[in-house]
Amino acid sequence: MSKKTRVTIKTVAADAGVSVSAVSKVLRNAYGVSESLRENVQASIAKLGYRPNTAARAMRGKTYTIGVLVSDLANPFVPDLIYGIREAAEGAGYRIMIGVGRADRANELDLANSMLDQQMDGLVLIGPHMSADEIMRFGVQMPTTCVAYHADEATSFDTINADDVRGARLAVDHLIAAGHQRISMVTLDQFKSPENHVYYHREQGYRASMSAAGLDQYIDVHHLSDPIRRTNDWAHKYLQSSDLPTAVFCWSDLDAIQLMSAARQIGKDLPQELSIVGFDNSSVGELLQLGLTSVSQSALDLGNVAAETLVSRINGRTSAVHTLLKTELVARTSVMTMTPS
Amino acid sequence: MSKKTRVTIKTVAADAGVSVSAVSKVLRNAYGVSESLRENVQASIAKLGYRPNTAARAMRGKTYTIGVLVSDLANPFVPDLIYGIREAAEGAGYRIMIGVGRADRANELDLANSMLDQQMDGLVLIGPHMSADEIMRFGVQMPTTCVAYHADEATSFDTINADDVRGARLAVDHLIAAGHQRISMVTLDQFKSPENHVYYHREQGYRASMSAAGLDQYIDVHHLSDPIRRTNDWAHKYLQSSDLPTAVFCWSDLDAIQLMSAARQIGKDLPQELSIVGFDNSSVGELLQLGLTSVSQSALDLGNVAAETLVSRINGRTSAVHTLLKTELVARTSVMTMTPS
DNA sequence: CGTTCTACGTGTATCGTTATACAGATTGTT
DNA sequence: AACAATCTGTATAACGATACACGTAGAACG
Repeated sequence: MSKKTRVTIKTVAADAGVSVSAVSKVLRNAYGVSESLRENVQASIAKLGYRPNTAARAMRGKTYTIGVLVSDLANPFVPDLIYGIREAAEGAGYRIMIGVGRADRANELDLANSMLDQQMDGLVLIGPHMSADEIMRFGVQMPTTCVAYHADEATSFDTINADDVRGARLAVDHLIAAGHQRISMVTLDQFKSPENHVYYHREQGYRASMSAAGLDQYIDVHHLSDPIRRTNDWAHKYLQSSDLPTAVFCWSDLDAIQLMSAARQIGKDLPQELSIVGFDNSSVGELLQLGLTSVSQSALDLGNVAAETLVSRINGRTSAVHTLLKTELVARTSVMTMTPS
Repeated sequence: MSKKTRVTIKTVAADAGVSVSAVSKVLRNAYGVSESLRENVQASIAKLGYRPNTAARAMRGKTYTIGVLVSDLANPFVPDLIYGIREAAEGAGYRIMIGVGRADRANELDLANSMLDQQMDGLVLIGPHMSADEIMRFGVQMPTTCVAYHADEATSFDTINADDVRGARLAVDHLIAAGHQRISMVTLDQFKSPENHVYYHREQGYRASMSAAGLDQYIDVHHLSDPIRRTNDWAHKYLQSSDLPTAVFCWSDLDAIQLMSAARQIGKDLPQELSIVGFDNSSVGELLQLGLTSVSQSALDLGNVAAETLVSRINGRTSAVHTLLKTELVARTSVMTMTPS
């Protein structure tokens, strides 16, 4: 751990034969340096391989670092989102640093605080489990943007979401247009402040479309508790039941894929016996070539917009922005068109 | 961004009616504080909700932060690994911070440097694309541990791996025991310094087992270039060829799953027409209920050991440690037992 | 030709924390 | 009673950068 050789701004200044302040000015592109001095200093920087110490920077200025708080890394949607955030962040001169939570409030709060302690310039929260009030308190202390979290009324932070209601309506309307009436929905358990969660909004969309088509009597929502592990067991049981609907709309591809797998496994003929639509149009879905019809929300776009929004707030915007991005139906082969009987 | 309300060590000192140094001593559990003063200060800390500024700490002491550098977030193996690292790190009082690379040398180098700049206490590299020499240079500057990267001879950093050679042998021997002879392997393109990559070691295992069984004539390795996107196309083409082997060993579940999907899609009868074994025993594989036989390397364990190893180095160990973890075959239904003809 | 600008550099206080040196109070030893 | 030893708390100098207030020199101006 030889620290003796660490190159600091002082080393550079000495090497270039100028003051520390001058080097700092060059680093920050500040006003008041001649072209020759700048070149001189930059040559020294390159020669010595100097890199400014972020920790020291953090004490007076900015860190040029954006914290990204993720609670569920296992969701295949998240990596794409992160790539999107990084892309836009780097374009604006920021790097990102990811913290992984445990999908519980306390832990997320702690992590977000720790990012505050590290003097990050801003924070992106992905599908946080905190309440809007808690996030509000954060937003006052540092620029904050949430993705996959609905809070239209929040003033101290921004939100970027896919238009989940409309996305769900696209999915359900697609099924209705294909002649389905008995359409069920699979979604997650909503323990607390459901209105913030994306799946709540998707359920609203489902209900709206069903009602609009006069299918209230067929509204049937299944709430799963464990997002990952339980779906398979549930699917097997569910598929055995005697009064299956003709179509199922799943809040996420992850569940839709498991439902499809389970159906195939017990010998169901898809999509003849059951039509399925997912949400996310995730890359895993495509990878598996299952032909899953899904609602596409571009994770890359969401990430891009989130980063841009955050940067604009870092740069001084104080009014909140709440953006909904367009969703789109990607029709594949998992939906069967009913012949009118 | 009202900074006015930020509680610092000064605020605490004032509130408790003691000096800043006294508070610092309490924070660090340093020698020279009376029980009463300690309690007094701790009360103030709790009352004010004070949290030490990590950035400021970084300038003199440690940050209690471990950087984790990931190049491919899309690989479903990575999240589990990260959870493992976090678990052990938190147990030792460290938090982790994740940086996402772009799977190219330059970008990774840059990221690792940026973690250095942030004065992190140590670094875990997951499947880095840098050369052992480059990592060696890092290891001199800060405690470094690599996961999924073989470099037995490295002195300035540690490596934690599954026993890839033995794991591959388990897989291939399993196929041989089931009566297969024409066994092919699917792996990745090895552009540079292959001996560091896990898939190179798995290929060595494959070759060793084939040779040991006198099946040299059937050795047949397919190198794919793009880990994610191309596999599907390749699989479709491959499955049409006239002289398919009876079994395929895939370097990773990700490819095995795609191969299975493609085979099903074109109507192949599995496992009768083709036996498939993967590697990783990834959760996605289980999720899809494909019955994929796979070699299990516990990502959680790997992460745990990696974090423990790193912490021990942070605490002063200077000699390098290179650990191989046990692999295990998880037999499911994707392998067909040949009846001797 | 003296005064005012402007451009360029430097000196220095400062951020929040840690670590060392030291001062004062208390206790112990002979 | 004098002196040493210990214990408790404070003052202060870093750490590596930034940002502000200046000083200086040459140019521009009337």
